[in-house]
Amino acid sequence: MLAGVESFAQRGYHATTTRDIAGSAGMSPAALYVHFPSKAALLFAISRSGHEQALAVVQEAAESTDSPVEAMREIVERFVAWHARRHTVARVVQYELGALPEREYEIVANLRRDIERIVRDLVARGVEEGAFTVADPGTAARALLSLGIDVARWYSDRSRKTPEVLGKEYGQLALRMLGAARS
Amino acid sequence: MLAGVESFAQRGYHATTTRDIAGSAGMSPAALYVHFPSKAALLFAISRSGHEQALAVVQEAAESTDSPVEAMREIVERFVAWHARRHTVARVVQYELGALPEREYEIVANLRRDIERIVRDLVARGVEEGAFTVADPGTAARALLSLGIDVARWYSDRSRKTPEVLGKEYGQLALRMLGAARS
DNA sequence: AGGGATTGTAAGCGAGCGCTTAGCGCGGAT
DNA sequence: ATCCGCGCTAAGCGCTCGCTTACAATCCCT
Repeated sequence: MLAGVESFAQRGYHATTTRDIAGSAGMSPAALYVHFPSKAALLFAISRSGHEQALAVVQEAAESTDSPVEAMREIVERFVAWHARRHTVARVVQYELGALPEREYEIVANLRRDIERIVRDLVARGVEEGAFTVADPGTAARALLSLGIDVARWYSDRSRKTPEVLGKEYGQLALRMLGAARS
Repeated sequence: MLAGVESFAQRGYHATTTRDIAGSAGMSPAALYVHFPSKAALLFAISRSGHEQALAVVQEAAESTDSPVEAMREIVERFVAWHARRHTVARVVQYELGALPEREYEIVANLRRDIERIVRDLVARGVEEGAFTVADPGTAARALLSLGIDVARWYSDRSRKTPEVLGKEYGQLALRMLGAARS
């Protein structure tokens, strides 16, 4: 699986051959089929596990406090840091979705909807409580998630900032974006 | 080229066959090779043209006014609207970079650096003039660009908001993110 | 009207793809 | 001591890929 993550993240699913993965794992191509019935099944295993991790990160952050402002800060900080720290997995999670077979796609699409719902609901609650000021909670939630997701596209091990520092900075930017009072 | 954009945007470069493109253009596979020496050359033609358009959008927006705040509003509005309106081209531009041969990649990478530089310099100038308040102009510029780029990933023709409306909303969010006085 | 350039087609080549088959070595339960 | 089953390899099958070749129709310029 690690070899698959590495290969898919670097070259993309369709540009990766089963021989690439096997070679990167120090095995023969046939060895893959002992563990996964197909190349697509390997992608699904990686993608589902990655999505479950991302969802867990967001869920725990959302439940860490009652204050919408602090909860949102935690979500953005951890979500961004996760995309930076685990940027190889995150790249597969965020950008190889389209390569999944339909049934498998539906499963991870549900996990993605869960993530979006948590963020959208928290923005909406913050607006109701007067903590945030945004025109459209849906658009704001989209923008917040975009900030995190796009980190997977450009972050590399040679980036100067640590995932945690980047998370803190993005957390600040996000709260200001939401018009949070005194952030 | 249009058939190529459509195919690459929908399935990704590596998952697209020359027969797909030819079929979508109502031609035989061999007809492609009258116009482009290879599938990669077609991708490059699309990618370069798309990057040049995006750069032009940002450049014109940046030069439209002397005020950093208003210039940044124009940049984000137009950059976001472009990614929504031309989301098929934008998808190829933003997410099929890695499929380009090295020499061709360098050329579009330079166009991308131009775009980033304009945004980064404008953030820096705004900070100097006291119009913006951000900890790190580089990070802020990254975040601003991420907002626009990620639109290409999720925007579809069935989205409820028009590209222009979406641009206006993102423009507001962006200015608040930058701590712009009175936005 | 003639003729080269342009734009297309039908057919198919060599290579590399995902995946299968047949069989081997070895750790652990009996 | 035996032997089963798991994890693996070598070899290769059938297919589709990007691209080429040989040739035909059409356009435009004189």
